[in-house]
Amino acid sequence: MLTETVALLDEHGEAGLNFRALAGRLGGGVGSIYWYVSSKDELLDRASDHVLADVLAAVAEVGGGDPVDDLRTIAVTLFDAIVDRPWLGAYFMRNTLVQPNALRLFETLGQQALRLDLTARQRFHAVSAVVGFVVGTAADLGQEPPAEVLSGEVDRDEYLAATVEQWRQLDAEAFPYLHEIADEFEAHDDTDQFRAGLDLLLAGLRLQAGG
Amino acid sequence: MLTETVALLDEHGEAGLNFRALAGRLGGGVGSIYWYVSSKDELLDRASDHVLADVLAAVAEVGGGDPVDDLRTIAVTLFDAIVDRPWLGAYFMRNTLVQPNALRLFETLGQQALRLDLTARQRFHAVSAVVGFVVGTAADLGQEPPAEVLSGEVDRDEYLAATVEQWRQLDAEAFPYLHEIADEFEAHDDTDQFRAGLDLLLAGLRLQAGG
DNA sequence: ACCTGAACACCGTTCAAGT
DNA sequence: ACCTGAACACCGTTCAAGT
Repeated sequence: MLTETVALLDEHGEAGLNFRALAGRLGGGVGSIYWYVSSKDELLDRASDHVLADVLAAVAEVGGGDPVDDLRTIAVTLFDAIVDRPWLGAYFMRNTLVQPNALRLFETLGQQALRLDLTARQRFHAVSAVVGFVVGTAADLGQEPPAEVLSGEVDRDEYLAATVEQWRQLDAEAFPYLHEIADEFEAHDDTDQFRAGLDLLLAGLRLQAGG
Repeated sequence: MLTETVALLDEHGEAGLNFRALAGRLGGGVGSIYWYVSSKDELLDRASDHVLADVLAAVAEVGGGDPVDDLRTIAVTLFDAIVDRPWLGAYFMRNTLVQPNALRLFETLGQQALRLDLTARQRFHAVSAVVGFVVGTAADLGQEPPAEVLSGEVDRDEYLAATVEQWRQLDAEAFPYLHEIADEFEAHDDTDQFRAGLDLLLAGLRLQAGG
Protein backbone atom coordinates (compact mmCIF):
# COMPACT_ATOMS: atom_id res chain seq x y z
CA MET A 1 0.00 0.00 0.00
CA LEU A 2 2.79 2.42 0.87
CA THR A 3 4.51 1.60 -2.40
CA GLU A 4 1.38 2.46 -4.36
CA THR A 5 0.92 5.62 -2.32
CA VAL A 6 4.42 6.75 -3.19
CA ALA A 7 3.88 5.84 -6.84
CA LEU A 8 0.75 7.99 -6.99
CA LEU A 9 2.55 10.83 -5.25
CA ASP A 10 5.46 10.61 -7.68
CA GLU A 11 3.22 10.50 -10.72
CA HIS A 12 0.63 13.12 -9.86
CA GLY A 13 2.00 15.06 -6.95
CA GLU A 14 0.44 15.62 -3.57
CA ALA A 15 -2.78 16.86 -5.14
CA GLY A 16 -3.09 13.62 -7.10
CA LEU A 17 -3.21 11.43 -4.04
CA ASN A 18 -6.72 10.66 -2.90
CA PHE A 19 -8.31 7.61 -1.38
CA ARG A 20 -10.43 6.82 -4.39
CA ALA A 21 -7.46 6.77 -6.75
CA LEU A 22 -5.42 4.78 -4.26
CA ALA A 23 -8.20 2.24 -3.72
CA GLY A 24 -8.55 1.90 -7.47
CA ARG A 25 -4.85 1.14 -7.81
CA LEU A 26 -5.01 -1.42 -5.06
CA GLY A 27 -8.07 -3.01 -6.62
CA GLY A 28 -10.23 -2.55 -3.54
CA GLY A 29 -12.76 -0.28 -1.91
CA VAL A 30 -12.08 3.09 -0.37
CA GLY A 31 -13.00 1.91 3.08
CA SER A 32 -10.43 -0.85 3.28
CA ILE A 33 -7.59 1.65 3.49
CA TYR A 34 -8.88 2.58 6.91
CA TRP A 35 -8.20 -0.91 8.11
CA TYR A 36 -4.48 -0.23 7.81
CA VAL A 37 -4.31 3.45 8.48
CA SER A 38 -6.43 5.75 10.59
CA SER A 39 -6.25 8.85 8.40
CA LYS A 40 -4.67 10.40 5.36
CA ASP A 41 -2.11 12.08 7.58
CA GLU A 42 -1.01 8.76 8.98
CA LEU A 43 -0.80 7.34 5.47
CA LEU A 44 1.54 10.17 4.51
CA ASP A 45 3.53 9.81 7.72
CA ARG A 46 4.10 6.17 6.89
CA ALA A 47 4.71 6.78 3.19
CA SER A 48 7.35 9.37 3.96
CA ASP A 49 9.08 7.00 6.33
CA HIS A 50 8.90 4.29 3.71
CA VAL A 51 10.75 6.50 1.26
CA LEU A 52 13.28 7.53 3.87
CA ALA A 53 14.71 4.01 3.80
CA ASP A 54 16.58 5.04 0.64
CA VAL A 55 18.10 8.05 2.35
CA LEU A 56 19.13 5.90 5.25
CA ALA A 57 20.76 3.39 2.94
CA ALA A 58 22.60 6.15 1.11
CA VAL A 59 24.19 7.43 4.31
CA ALA A 60 24.86 4.05 5.90
CA GLU A 61 28.59 4.35 5.33
CA VAL A 62 28.91 7.93 6.51
CA GLY A 63 30.71 8.43 9.80
CA GLY A 64 34.40 7.92 9.19
CA GLY A 65 35.50 11.43 8.30
CA ASP A 66 35.37 14.84 9.85
CA PRO A 67 32.18 15.00 11.94
CA VAL A 68 31.03 18.32 10.49
CA ASP A 69 31.66 17.13 6.94
CA ASP A 70 29.73 13.97 7.66
CA LEU A 71 26.89 16.06 9.02
CA ARG A 72 26.94 18.00 5.77
CA THR A 73 26.87 14.85 3.65
CA ILE A 74 23.81 13.52 5.44
CA ALA A 75 22.08 16.89 5.29
CA VAL A 76 22.66 17.18 1.55
CA THR A 77 21.33 13.67 0.95
CA LEU A 78 18.18 14.44 2.89
CA PHE A 79 17.80 17.75 1.10
CA ASP A 80 17.99 16.09 -2.32
CA ALA A 81 15.37 13.55 -1.28
CA ILE A 82 12.93 16.28 -0.23
CA VAL A 83 13.53 18.30 -3.39
CA ASP A 84 12.68 15.14 -5.33
CA ARG A 85 9.52 14.60 -3.36
CA PRO A 86 8.34 17.87 -1.85
CA TRP A 87 5.60 16.20 0.23
CA LEU A 88 8.39 14.63 2.29
CA GLY A 89 9.12 18.00 3.85
CA ALA A 90 5.75 18.28 5.50
CA TYR A 91 5.77 14.78 6.97
CA PHE A 92 9.38 14.02 7.81
CA MET A 93 9.66 13.49 11.58
CA ARG A 94 6.12 14.66 12.07
CA ASN A 95 5.38 11.61 14.17
CA THR A 96 8.36 9.42 14.96
CA LEU A 97 6.06 6.96 16.71
CA VAL A 98 5.22 5.62 13.26
CA GLN A 99 8.44 6.75 11.57
CA PRO A 100 11.33 4.52 12.63
CA ASN A 101 13.47 5.52 9.67
CA ALA A 102 13.16 9.20 10.47
CA LEU A 103 14.26 8.37 13.98
CA ARG A 104 17.26 6.43 12.69
CA LEU A 105 18.25 9.29 10.44
CA PHE A 106 18.02 11.71 13.33
CA GLU A 107 20.20 9.34 15.34
CA THR A 108 22.71 9.10 12.50
CA LEU A 109 23.01 12.87 12.37
CA GLY A 110 23.32 12.92 16.13
CA GLN A 111 26.12 10.40 16.14
CA GLN A 112 28.25 12.74 14.10
CA ALA A 113 27.53 15.44 16.65
CA LEU A 114 28.58 13.04 19.41
CA ARG A 115 32.08 13.22 18.00
CA LEU A 116 32.20 16.98 18.51
CA ASP A 117 33.22 18.64 21.73
CA LEU A 118 29.81 19.94 22.76
CA THR A 119 27.40 19.72 25.66
CA ALA A 120 24.35 17.52 25.30
CA ARG A 121 22.21 20.58 24.91
CA GLN A 122 24.45 22.06 22.25
CA ARG A 123 24.30 18.80 20.35
CA PHE A 124 20.55 18.72 20.56
CA HIS A 125 20.30 22.27 19.31
CA ALA A 126 22.84 21.72 16.54
CA VAL A 127 21.18 18.64 15.08
CA SER A 128 17.73 20.22 15.38
CA ALA A 129 19.01 23.30 13.60
CA VAL A 130 20.44 21.27 10.74
CA VAL A 131 17.20 19.33 10.32
CA GLY A 132 15.15 22.50 10.56
CA PHE A 133 17.25 24.24 7.97
CA VAL A 134 17.22 21.32 5.55
CA VAL A 135 13.50 20.68 5.79
CA GLY A 136 12.55 24.35 5.80
CA THR A 137 14.69 25.24 2.81
CA ALA A 138 13.75 22.19 0.78
CA ALA A 139 10.05 22.65 1.49
CA ASP A 140 10.28 26.26 0.40
CA LEU A 141 11.92 25.32 -2.88
CA GLY A 142 9.42 22.55 -3.53
CA GLN A 143 6.48 24.94 -3.49
CA GLU A 144 4.18 25.15 -6.44
CA PRO A 145 4.40 28.47 -8.22
CA PRO A 146 1.49 30.69 -7.17
CA ALA A 147 -1.34 30.33 -9.66
CA GLU A 148 -2.69 33.81 -9.17
CA VAL A 149 0.08 35.64 -11.00
CA LEU A 150 -1.17 37.54 -13.99
CA SER A 151 -3.87 35.74 -15.90
CA GLY A 152 -3.74 32.22 -17.14
CA GLU A 153 -1.21 29.57 -16.38
CA VAL A 154 2.23 30.59 -15.28
CA ASP A 155 5.10 28.25 -14.68
CA ARG A 156 7.91 28.60 -12.21
CA ASP A 157 10.29 30.30 -14.62
CA GLU A 158 7.78 32.93 -15.57
CA TYR A 159 7.01 33.62 -11.93
CA LEU A 160 10.69 34.04 -11.11
CA ALA A 161 11.16 36.33 -14.09
CA ALA A 162 8.20 38.46 -13.02
CA THR A 163 9.66 38.65 -9.52
CA VAL A 164 13.05 39.94 -10.66
CA GLU A 165 11.32 42.39 -12.93
CA GLN A 166 9.32 43.65 -9.94
CA TRP A 167 12.51 44.13 -7.94
CA ARG A 168 14.14 46.12 -10.70
CA GLN A 169 11.13 48.43 -10.91
CA LEU A 170 11.45 49.37 -7.26
CA ASP A 171 13.00 52.63 -6.18
CA ALA A 172 16.75 52.09 -5.99
CA GLU A 173 17.17 54.43 -3.01
CA ALA A 174 14.57 52.67 -0.89
CA PHE A 175 15.47 49.16 -1.99
CA PRO A 176 19.24 49.01 -2.38
CA TYR A 177 19.44 45.37 -1.32
CA LEU A 178 16.86 44.02 -3.75
CA HIS A 179 18.52 45.94 -6.53
CA GLU A 180 21.90 44.52 -5.65
CA ILE A 181 20.78 40.92 -5.59
CA ALA A 182 18.45 40.98 -8.59
CA ASP A 183 21.19 39.59 -10.80
CA GLU A 184 22.07 36.93 -8.25
CA PHE A 185 18.49 35.90 -7.93
CA GLU A 186 18.02 35.61 -11.66
CA ALA A 187 21.01 33.31 -12.03
CA HIS A 188 20.61 31.47 -8.76
CA ASP A 189 20.69 27.74 -8.35
CA ASP A 190 18.56 26.32 -5.54
CA THR A 191 21.08 23.70 -4.54
CA ASP A 192 23.96 26.21 -4.39
CA GLN A 193 21.83 28.46 -2.27
CA PHE A 194 21.02 25.64 0.11
CA ARG A 195 24.64 24.55 0.40
CA ALA A 196 25.83 28.07 1.08
CA GLY A 197 23.36 28.43 3.93
CA LEU A 198 24.21 25.01 5.31
CA ASP A 199 27.89 25.93 5.23
CA LEU A 200 27.21 29.02 7.32
CA LEU A 201 25.37 26.95 9.88
CA LEU A 202 28.08 24.31 9.98
CA ALA A 203 30.82 26.93 10.21
CA GLY A 204 29.07 28.27 13.27
CA LEU A 205 28.88 24.78 14.69
CA ARG A 206 32.54 24.09 14.06
CA LEU A 207 33.40 27.30 15.83
CA GLN A 208 31.27 26.29 18.80
CA ALA A 209 32.99 22.91 18.93
CA GLY A 210 36.33 24.62 19.20
CA GLY A 211 37.36 24.79 15.55
CA MET B 1 -11.98 41.33 4.11
CA LEU B 2 -8.37 40.61 5.05
CA THR B 3 -9.09 41.69 8.61
CA GLU B 4 -11.98 39.24 8.87
CA THR B 5 -9.87 36.52 7.28
CA VAL B 6 -7.18 37.01 9.90
CA ALA B 7 -9.80 37.09 12.67
CA LEU B 8 -11.21 33.75 11.52
CA LEU B 9 -7.73 32.30 11.27
CA ASP B 10 -6.87 33.50 14.77
CA GLU B 11 -10.07 32.18 16.28
CA HIS B 12 -10.38 28.82 14.59
CA GLY B 13 -7.04 28.11 13.01
CA GLU B 14 -6.28 27.34 9.40
CA ALA B 15 -8.88 24.57 9.33
CA GLY B 16 -11.55 27.04 10.45
CA LEU B 17 -11.14 29.31 7.47
CA ASN B 18 -13.52 28.52 4.66
CA PHE B 19 -15.34 30.68 2.18
CA ARG B 20 -18.77 30.03 3.64
CA ALA B 21 -17.74 31.13 7.12
CA LEU B 22 -15.92 34.13 5.72
CA ALA B 23 -18.86 35.17 3.57
CA GLY B 24 -21.13 34.82 6.59
CA ARG B 25 -18.90 37.12 8.62
CA LEU B 26 -18.82 39.66 5.85
CA GLY B 27 -22.59 39.47 5.47
CA GLY B 28 -22.48 38.49 1.83
CA GLY B 29 -22.54 35.53 -0.53
CA VAL B 30 -19.72 33.08 -1.12
CA GLY B 31 -19.23 34.14 -4.67
CA SER B 32 -18.50 37.78 -3.94
CA ILE B 33 -15.14 36.89 -2.40
CA TYR B 34 -14.00 35.94 -5.87
CA TRP B 35 -14.49 39.47 -7.02
CA TYR B 36 -11.57 40.54 -4.85
CA VAL B 37 -9.43 37.46 -4.86
CA SER B 38 -8.92 34.75 -7.44
CA SER B 39 -8.45 31.82 -5.08
CA LYS B 40 -8.07 30.78 -1.47
CA ASP B 41 -4.30 30.75 -1.92
CA GLU B 42 -4.32 34.37 -3.00
CA LEU B 43 -6.54 35.24 -0.05
CA LEU B 44 -3.97 33.70 2.28
CA ASP B 45 -1.10 35.33 0.44
CA ARG B 46 -2.74 38.69 1.00
CA ALA B 47 -3.82 37.95 4.56
CA SER B 48 -0.30 36.96 5.50
CA ASP B 49 1.06 40.15 4.02
CA HIS B 50 -1.60 42.12 5.85
CA VAL B 51 -0.41 40.68 9.15
CA LEU B 52 3.21 41.28 8.28
CA ALA B 53 2.64 45.01 8.59
CA ASP B 54 2.94 44.56 12.37
CA VAL B 55 6.28 42.82 12.03
CA LEU B 56 7.49 45.55 9.76
CA ALA B 57 6.42 48.21 12.23
CA ALA B 58 8.14 46.39 15.06
CA VAL B 59 11.47 46.39 13.24
CA ALA B 60 11.21 49.87 11.77
CA GLU B 61 13.83 51.25 14.14
CA VAL B 62 16.28 48.39 13.72
CA GLY B 63 19.45 49.20 11.85
CA GLY B 64 21.67 51.24 14.11
CA GLY B 65 23.65 48.54 15.86
CA ASP B 66 25.86 45.67 14.90
CA PRO B 67 24.60 44.33 11.57
CA VAL B 68 24.55 40.71 12.69
CA ASP B 69 22.73 41.58 15.90
CA ASP B 70 20.20 43.59 13.92
CA LEU B 71 19.72 40.63 11.63
CA ARG B 72 19.04 38.51 14.70
CA THR B 73 16.52 40.98 16.08
CA ILE B 74 14.53 40.99 12.87
CA ALA B 75 14.70 37.22 12.58
CA VAL B 76 13.42 36.74 16.13
CA THR B 77 10.54 39.15 15.54
CA LEU B 78 9.52 37.29 12.41
CA PHE B 79 9.85 33.96 14.20
CA ASP B 80 7.56 35.08 17.01
CA ALA B 81 4.96 36.25 14.51
CA ILE B 82 4.93 32.88 12.77
CA VAL B 83 4.73 30.97 16.04
CA ASP B 84 1.71 33.11 16.88
CA ARG B 85 0.09 32.41 13.55
CA PRO B 86 1.45 29.17 12.09
CA TRP B 87 -0.32 29.67 8.75
CA LEU B 88 2.05 32.59 8.13
CA GLY B 89 4.89 30.16 7.59
CA ALA B 90 3.33 28.59 4.53
CA TYR B 91 2.46 31.88 2.83
CA PHE B 92 5.21 34.29 3.80
CA MET B 93 7.02 35.37 0.63
CA ARG B 94 5.18 32.80 -1.41
CA ASN B 95 4.27 35.43 -3.95
CA THR B 96 5.88 38.81 -3.46
CA LEU B 97 3.92 40.18 -6.40
CA VAL B 98 0.97 40.52 -4.03
CA GLN B 99 3.05 40.77 -0.83
CA PRO B 100 4.71 44.18 -0.62
CA ASN B 101 5.30 43.89 3.12
CA ALA B 102 7.13 40.61 2.74
CA LEU B 103 9.30 42.29 0.17
CA ARG B 104 10.01 45.19 2.50
CA LEU B 105 10.94 42.83 5.30
CA PHE B 106 13.29 40.98 2.99
CA GLU B 107 14.81 44.31 2.03
CA THR B 108 15.17 45.31 5.68
CA LEU B 109 17.03 42.10 6.42
CA GLY B 110 19.15 42.66 3.35
CA GLN B 111 20.07 46.19 4.38
CA GLN B 112 21.72 44.82 7.50
CA ALA B 113 23.66 42.45 5.29
CA LEU B 114 24.71 45.40 3.13
CA ARG B 115 26.70 46.65 6.10
CA LEU B 116 28.75 43.46 6.18
CA ASP B 117 31.85 42.88 4.11
CA LEU B 118 30.42 40.31 1.72
CA THR B 119 29.96 39.78 -1.97
CA ALA B 120 26.50 40.28 -3.45
CA ARG B 121 26.14 36.54 -3.78
CA GLN B 122 27.16 35.93 -0.19
CA ARG B 123 24.64 38.49 0.95
CA PHE B 124 21.92 36.88 -1.08
CA HIS B 125 22.75 33.48 0.32
CA ALA B 126 23.01 34.76 3.88
CA VAL B 127 19.65 36.52 3.93
CA SER B 128 17.96 33.60 2.18
CA ALA B 129 19.44 31.24 4.75
CA VAL B 130 18.17 33.32 7.65
CA VAL B 131 14.68 33.49 6.17
CA GLY B 132 14.70 29.78 5.36
CA PHE B 133 15.79 28.89 8.84
CA VAL B 134 13.24 31.14 10.54
CA VAL B 135 10.31 30.04 8.42
CA GLY B 136 11.28 26.37 8.42
CA THR B 137 11.80 26.17 12.14
CA ALA B 138 8.71 28.17 13.05
CA ALA B 139 6.53 26.17 10.68
CA ASP B 140 7.81 22.95 12.19
CA LEU B 141 6.98 24.12 15.70
CA GLY B 142 3.56 25.34 14.69
CA GLN B 143 2.46 21.92 13.50
CA GLU B 144 -0.61 20.31 14.93
CA PRO B 145 0.19 17.25 17.00
CA PRO B 146 -0.44 14.11 14.95
CA ALA B 147 -3.92 12.84 15.67
CA GLU B 148 -3.10 9.22 15.00
CA VAL B 149 -1.12 8.63 18.18
CA LEU B 150 -2.67 5.99 20.37
CA SER B 151 -6.43 6.10 20.48
CA GLY B 152 -8.52 9.12 21.15
CA GLU B 153 -7.48 12.71 21.36
CA VAL B 154 -3.92 13.51 22.28
CA ASP B 155 -2.56 16.96 22.86
CA ARG B 156 0.90 18.24 22.16
CA ASP B 157 2.27 17.52 25.63
CA GLU B 158 1.13 13.92 25.56
CA TYR B 159 2.65 13.44 22.14
CA LEU B 160 5.99 14.83 23.29
CA ALA B 161 5.91 12.65 26.41
CA ALA B 162 5.20 9.56 24.29
CA THR B 163 8.10 10.50 22.02
CA VAL B 164 10.64 10.78 24.83
CA GLU B 165 9.35 7.53 26.25
CA GLN B 166 9.92 5.90 22.86
CA TRP B 167 13.50 7.18 22.76
CA ARG B 168 14.24 5.80 26.20
CA GLN B 169 12.96 2.37 25.22
CA LEU B 170 15.41 2.17 22.34
CA ASP B 171 18.58 0.13 22.59
CA ALA B 172 21.23 2.33 24.21
CA GLU B 173 24.07 0.85 22.15
CA ALA B 174 22.38 1.48 18.81
CA PHE B 175 20.91 4.87 19.75
CA PRO B 176 23.45 6.67 21.92
CA TYR B 177 22.47 10.09 20.65
CA LEU B 178 18.75 9.80 21.28
CA HIS B 179 19.50 8.51 24.75
CA GLU B 180 21.77 11.41 25.47
CA ILE B 181 19.33 14.07 24.40
CA ALA B 182 16.15 12.56 25.85
CA ASP B 183 16.47 14.76 28.92
CA GLU B 184 17.16 17.84 26.82
CA PHE B 185 14.18 17.16 24.64
CA GLU B 186 11.87 16.70 27.60
CA ALA B 187 12.85 20.05 29.09
CA HIS B 188 13.33 21.91 25.85
CA ASP B 189 11.89 25.28 25.04
CA ASP B 190 11.05 25.93 21.40
CA THR B 191 12.23 29.50 21.43
CA ASP B 192 15.57 28.63 23.03
CA GLN B 193 16.06 25.95 20.45
CA PHE B 194 15.36 28.37 17.65
CA ARG B 195 17.68 31.01 19.03
CA ALA B 196 20.51 28.53 19.50
CA GLY B 197 20.23 27.46 15.87
CA LEU B 198 19.99 31.04 14.66
CA ASP B 199 23.11 31.90 16.65
CA LEU B 200 25.04 29.12 14.92
CA LEU B 201 23.99 30.45 11.54
CA LEU B 202 24.85 34.03 12.46
CA ALA B 203 28.19 32.99 13.94
CA GLY B 204 29.02 31.41 10.61
CA LEU B 205 27.97 34.57 8.85
CA ARG B 206 30.06 36.77 11.11
CA LEU B 207 33.03 34.56 10.41
CA GLN B 208 32.46 34.87 6.68
CA ALA B 209 32.25 38.64 6.97
CA GLY B 210 35.65 38.70 8.60
CA GLY B 211 34.70 38.52 12.29
C1' DA C 1 -19.12 47.34 -11.40
C1' DC C 2 -20.28 44.41 -7.90
C1' DC C 3 -22.93 40.85 -5.67
C1' DT C 4 -25.89 36.43 -5.01
C1' DG C 5 -26.38 31.62 -3.95
C1' DA C 6 -27.61 27.35 -6.11
C1' DA C 7 -25.05 23.96 -8.37
C1' DC C 8 -20.89 21.32 -9.46
C1' DA C 9 -16.99 18.54 -8.73
C1' DC C 10 -14.34 16.48 -5.56
C1' DC C 11 -12.76 15.45 -1.15
C1' DG C 12 -11.81 12.44 3.64
C1' DT C 13 -14.29 9.66 6.60
C1' DT C 14 -17.97 6.61 8.45
C1' DC C 15 -20.56 2.53 8.87
C1' DA C 16 -23.93 -1.10 8.15
C1' DA C 17 -23.36 -4.95 5.72
C1' DG C 18 -20.88 -8.57 3.86
C1' DT C 19 -17.16 -12.66 3.64
C1' DA D 1 -10.16 -10.52 10.66
C1' DC D 2 -10.66 -8.01 6.70
C1' DC D 3 -13.16 -5.82 3.00
C1' DT D 4 -17.06 -3.21 0.40
C1' DG D 5 -19.07 0.96 -1.38
C1' DA D 6 -23.00 3.87 -0.70
C1' DA D 7 -23.75 7.75 2.05
C1' DC D 8 -22.42 11.83 4.70
C1' DA D 9 -20.44 16.17 5.62
C1' DC D 10 -17.84 19.58 3.93
C1' DC D 11 -14.97 21.76 0.78
C1' DG D 12 -13.26 25.50 -3.26
C1' DT D 13 -14.93 27.19 -7.37
C1' DT D 14 -18.13 28.45 -11.17
C1' DC D 15 -21.71 30.90 -13.31
C1' DA D 16 -26.22 32.47 -14.82
C1' DA D 17 -28.76 35.78 -12.94
C1' DG D 18 -29.49 39.84 -10.57
C1' DT D 19 -28.73 45.10 -9.06
